[in-house]
Amino acid sequence: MDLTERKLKILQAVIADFVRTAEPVGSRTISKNYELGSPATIRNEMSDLEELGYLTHPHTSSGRVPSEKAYRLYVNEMMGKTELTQEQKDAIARDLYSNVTEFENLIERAAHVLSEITNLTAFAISPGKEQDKLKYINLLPVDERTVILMLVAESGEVSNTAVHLDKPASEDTLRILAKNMTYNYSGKTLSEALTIDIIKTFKADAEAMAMFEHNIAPSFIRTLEDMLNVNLYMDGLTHIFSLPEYNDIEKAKTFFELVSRKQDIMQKLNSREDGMIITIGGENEDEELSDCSVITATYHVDGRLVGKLGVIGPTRMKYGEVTSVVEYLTDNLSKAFRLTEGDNDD
Amino acid sequence: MDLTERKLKILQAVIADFVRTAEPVGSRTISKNYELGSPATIRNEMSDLEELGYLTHPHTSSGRVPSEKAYRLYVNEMMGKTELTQEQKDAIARDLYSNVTEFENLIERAAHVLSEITNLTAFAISPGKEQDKLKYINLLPVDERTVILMLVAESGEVSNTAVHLDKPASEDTLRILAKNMTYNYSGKTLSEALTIDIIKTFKADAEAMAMFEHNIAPSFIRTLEDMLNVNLYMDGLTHIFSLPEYNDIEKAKTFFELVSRKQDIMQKLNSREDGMIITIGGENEDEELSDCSVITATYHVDGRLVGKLGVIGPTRMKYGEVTSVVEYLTDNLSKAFRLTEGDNDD
DNA sequence: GTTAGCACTCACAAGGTAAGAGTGCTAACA
DNA sequence: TGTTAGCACTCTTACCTTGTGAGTGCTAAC
Repeated sequence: MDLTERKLKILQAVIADFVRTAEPVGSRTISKNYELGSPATIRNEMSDLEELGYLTHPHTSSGRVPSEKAYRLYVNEMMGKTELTQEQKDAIARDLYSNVTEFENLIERAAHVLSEITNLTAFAISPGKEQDKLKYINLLPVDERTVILMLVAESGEVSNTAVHLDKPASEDTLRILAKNMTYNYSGKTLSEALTIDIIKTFKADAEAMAMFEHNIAPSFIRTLEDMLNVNLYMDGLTHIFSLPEYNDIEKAKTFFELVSRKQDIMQKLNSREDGMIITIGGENEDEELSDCSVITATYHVDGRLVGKLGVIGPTRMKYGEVTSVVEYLTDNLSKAFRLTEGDNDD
Repeated sequence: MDLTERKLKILQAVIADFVRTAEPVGSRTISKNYELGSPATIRNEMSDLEELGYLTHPHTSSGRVPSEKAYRLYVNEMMGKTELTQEQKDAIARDLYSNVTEFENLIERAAHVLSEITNLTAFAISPGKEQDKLKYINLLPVDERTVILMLVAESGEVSNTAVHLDKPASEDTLRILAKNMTYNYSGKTLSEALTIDIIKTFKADAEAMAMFEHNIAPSFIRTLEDMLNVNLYMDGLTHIFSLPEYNDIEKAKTFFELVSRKQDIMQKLNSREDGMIITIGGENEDEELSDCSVITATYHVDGRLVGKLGVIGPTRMKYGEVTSVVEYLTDNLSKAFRLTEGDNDD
């Protein structure tokens, strides 16, 4: 069931036109703009394409609209890779690195840049840190009954919590506890650390043990959980108001309600596989995303930790352009995070 | 120009009805529901109220709508304080403290609870920390050429940055530097700390000085700036879709564009004075907020640091209920932050 | 296989009409 | 003098009708 060359061209033309205008496209329009034959000829071809499932018909007397199957074909086979020009790349890089001081910041910024360029809703998910390993643990006295529990991970991430103690603790006790913890936990991944029976692994005098069990261990666990948490950044939500498909207030509402359930969104997006993934309309398992397309791609930190970046938009989307930008951005993120890592070594 | 009792009652009735329904209210409706006289009488009174500027008339044959002047009168003089029932209070407190592990978290949660109860868009701004003082500063070696710069503030806030060093530094050097910094900065407010000529205040050997100047000082300044930063949390944005006044896609768009400019929003809201402030429609200096009402109130951390909490909604708002909830929440926040503080002392 | 021609379909905008809600005014009433 | 009933008038809204334009599908000719 291969399509003839002309059918392919017509399909491509319909997709191009529809993506641009969001209006069903008629045979005359194609005929005028593409030299593919007379309106009648094109009508016949379109009719065939419809029978094959690539086009649909909102109603008898309207033009044709590409189906999801058409977009899928387009994405898989017809979409030329849109190489970004050097200026575009430079502009993106300039935007991306401007005003950025740290890790999370850069990720957030990537979402922003992506949404600005594509005029779509963009998101970025910070890396899942299950594979990150604890490097060392410290307990720092603030005042008599407050200490700061500090965890340092191999990725460079640092986290502290102020811990309130039942009883004053000597610096010695704290030092011993910290040493003990570092000994037990360093080299373990964050997730492994959470599975260890934290009390049993310890050997210290009764008082230190009691303090550890009641004051420090709970904070330790909570901090580990916090470090494992991934963040979701979204940007360009208001872009959807410019899309004709969301001119309906109900649609807009549904969309905003969807994206404001950040936990859900994150879970859905983050469970996707690695690499660039494009899901079109009904291919999204999610009912609520059934007339959206979602593009995600992964970036890497230190070759291990994996974060995500992507856009959510209407199925009518400039797949070529968007994927190029997403790719360029994830490449840049991976590079940036490799550099900081490398920095530490030499 | 005091209003007669009946005029006041009619005005109150109009406001109550309009707040509930968002429809202009006619004389018959009032007459039926409130025993304030026949429709004709009420019409005469309404006509007077309109002349006095408390009511307006979308068009000749429609009911009356309260003016901003009416809401102002209502808020100033007629609005009974809606005491929350004990159950409501308990429910709010339960919601507020559930799932909360720390400072920022609690603030974010407050915005969430507020928006859920009021069905409006709520926001919370974390305290400005200009008045917070540095308590001590530490430099912790991670590996040969990475140290963690740790700032502890009196409020209990802790901040770290990983700092990369040009050359390896001995633990001794770090200890001296940290001690020196603590000596120079502890007791200073964060903003004061930023004004000090950081290099001049130092006395150490040339190598330590160089390291301080080139590696640590820049991070120190950036971290101070970070700590000074306030965060804005918004919640319940999608509630505006339920309001008839935002059934217009353009209005909704404008609103979302406004609130997505977080920096602007924060500046506008945060510059407001202390205590509970209600601005109605055009009272907002901001053109874009001219058909909204904004309620803000302040909460305190340790009696010094001041954060804000509030809602943005249509001028047609249940001022009584909303202010009660806002007040109860800010009281709770202040109490919570006093407790943690007090905790440290005894 | 391609194209011109024509009847037909459907969405959409413009105009017209009727219903309903509400006012303003006048005159009668207590 | 304040209150009320009655009535004409206004304006919005929903609904229907109609005309137009874009587009298809089919047939017949090239």
